[in-house]
Amino acid sequence: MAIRESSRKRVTIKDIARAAGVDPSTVTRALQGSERVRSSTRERVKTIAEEMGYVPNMAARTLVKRSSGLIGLVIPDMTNPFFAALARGMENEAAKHDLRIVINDTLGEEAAEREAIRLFLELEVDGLLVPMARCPQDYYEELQTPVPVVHINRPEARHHVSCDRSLGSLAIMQHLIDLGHRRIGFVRGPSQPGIEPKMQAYRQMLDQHGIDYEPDWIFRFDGTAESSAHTADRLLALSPMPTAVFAWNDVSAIGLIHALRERGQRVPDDISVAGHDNIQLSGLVTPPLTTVAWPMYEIGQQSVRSLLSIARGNTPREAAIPAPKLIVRASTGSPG
Amino acid sequence: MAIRESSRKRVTIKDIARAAGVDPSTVTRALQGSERVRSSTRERVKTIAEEMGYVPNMAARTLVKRSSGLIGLVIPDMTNPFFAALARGMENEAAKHDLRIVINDTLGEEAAEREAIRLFLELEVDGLLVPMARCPQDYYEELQTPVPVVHINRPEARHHVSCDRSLGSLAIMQHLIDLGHRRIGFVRGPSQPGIEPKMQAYRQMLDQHGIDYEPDWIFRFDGTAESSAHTADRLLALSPMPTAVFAWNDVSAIGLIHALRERGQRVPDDISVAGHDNIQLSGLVTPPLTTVAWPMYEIGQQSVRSLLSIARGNTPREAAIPAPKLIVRASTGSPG
DNA sequence: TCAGGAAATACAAACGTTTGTATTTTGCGA
DNA sequence: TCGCAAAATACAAACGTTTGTATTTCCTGA
Repeated sequence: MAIRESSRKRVTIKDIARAAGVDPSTVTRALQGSERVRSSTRERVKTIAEEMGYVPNMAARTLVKRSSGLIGLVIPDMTNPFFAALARGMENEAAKHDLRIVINDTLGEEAAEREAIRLFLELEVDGLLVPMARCPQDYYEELQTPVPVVHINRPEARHHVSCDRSLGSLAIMQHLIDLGHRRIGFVRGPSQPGIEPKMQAYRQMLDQHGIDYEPDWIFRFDGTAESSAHTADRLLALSPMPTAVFAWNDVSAIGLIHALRERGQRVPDDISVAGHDNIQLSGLVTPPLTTVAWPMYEIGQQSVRSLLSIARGNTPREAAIPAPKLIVRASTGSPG
Repeated sequence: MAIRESSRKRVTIKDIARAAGVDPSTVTRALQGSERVRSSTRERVKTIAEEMGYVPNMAARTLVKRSSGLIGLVIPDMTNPFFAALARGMENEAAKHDLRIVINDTLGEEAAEREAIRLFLELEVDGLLVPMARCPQDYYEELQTPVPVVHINRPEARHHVSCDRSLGSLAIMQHLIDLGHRRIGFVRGPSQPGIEPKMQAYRQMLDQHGIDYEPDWIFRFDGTAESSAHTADRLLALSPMPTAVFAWNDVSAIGLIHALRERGQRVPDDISVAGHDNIQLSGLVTPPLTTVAWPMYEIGQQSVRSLLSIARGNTPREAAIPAPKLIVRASTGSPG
């Protein structure tokens, strides 16, 4: 159901033309700063437009130019600071090219993601940015969008900017192993795209150091305090107990630390815990969390650059994404 | 700089018309499910459109209907889970009315906010939703938008949905006072719209219980670990020390707790700390945080409803916003 | 003073829909 | 079978820009 029309009529280029005593085409050109119109006319038109409070009608412009100057960003979960930083990097880079970012949140639901894509296509966006898509890759292949799509963190996609997420996990695992840990647990979240590389890196590092992989050392966390508690209980029931835990994200790490401390464990003296993401709070909790930070802002910028070069028909050169940064704080230490 | 045109031409209503052997006007009506076209034709057109992969051109539609079916949401800070919940409530309610939400993040900057408003106006949105606007109210008054604007948490605005934020603070203060605290500090953040009511409620409750207001009991937090540390140091230097602290948001509360514990203080035995917002982590830290939760999702829904009724020319009935909920966890207790 | 060309401006068509009105088709009763 | 109203469809204009082309205006040099 549409909302009723606006009350006061908007001023159009024609109104300006009439007021300035020129043709509408001259007005557009003046407003665009075209050299084709005399500078005096140009200025006059501009001030008149300003005075009259002219707001360009994007629908009309998009219609004729067949390009909206918009880039659609499909975000799975706004809550995740990860995506916020990503979005900012994108906005920053887009602004440099006179493009704007429009965001649609999908709550991580596949149906909502398709809806978002559809909306953006209707809006005639100039490109699509899709971090951690929920829809299977096949969907995008078949879609045949008339505009370029750049995926973030989907290496199997035709165009993508991806951080090799195993790198972060490798760094964390290396850190723990360097500290002398050999029995290292892993807290995983719900099955989300992106969890697999982390798991693999975990196992790979165990392998490399001749440590047997124990299915018992894998725990699931669903975001609740109960879940943290349950993980801690299971952890304490193991013997020998792991001396360190790598949690797939900071929230789960912080939750686990709390549950462990509640049960009398000292972190890191009795058990080390490391996270992943470096959220704002990870430096503010007790103990401050060892974690790994991704340059999401840069990745956001890079994906817009890729989008643009694809749009220009070039194959985007391989993205130079800075490596993740290990941030060692007080939640990890040598095994007691 | 615009991106070059799409490679494959998009299917238009005319193409469908040609394929179906009818007039374009019949196609639109068929697609809209109008009764004016025979049901057999309607179905035929619809399947043809489907087969041809028709995607409506919103620019064209918006141009003639003078309404885009979009609602612009100007978000100051995507990172804040508060706004995420708000946005979801809005999306949910908007979907019921066949409207879609488009988001623009402003990083809390005034200039970006104006830019966002401008973008949305160009996009010919049907309404504007502005939570915690940065731009002064005057700006919006003068703006004279052709579409309704609903502010969230700006009681001085003409149309707004606001939770009386003093209510949450009152609840927290009441809780602390009920526990027996008389010396209560306050941690405030940067000067943001919304901080004032909390401060006022703080002072009001002190007043009501005959407690003198001490400027020394007000601390500033800027989001960094150093800031937490500094606050803790100042707190410990006071004598007598406050027995409780009310922090304006959970992040600052959690940061402060960490700094206090680092300095050997026990929370809540030596000092109680309460927050505000109930972020996901507040139940997962040590100790779990006493805080207050706002029904942001409902507020989001309500603001879309208000927007719609304004658009229809009605004065929106006073919003029935559920009250905030005090969540008592382990970070507060009676003074030792 | 005038031709000629460049500069400035005007004209007109187009973009893809929607929608009010005109026209055609259909079905029905007499 | 015909006439008539209703149903179905076609026609055409409009939305506000942009842009290629045509026209006018201006200036320069002979």
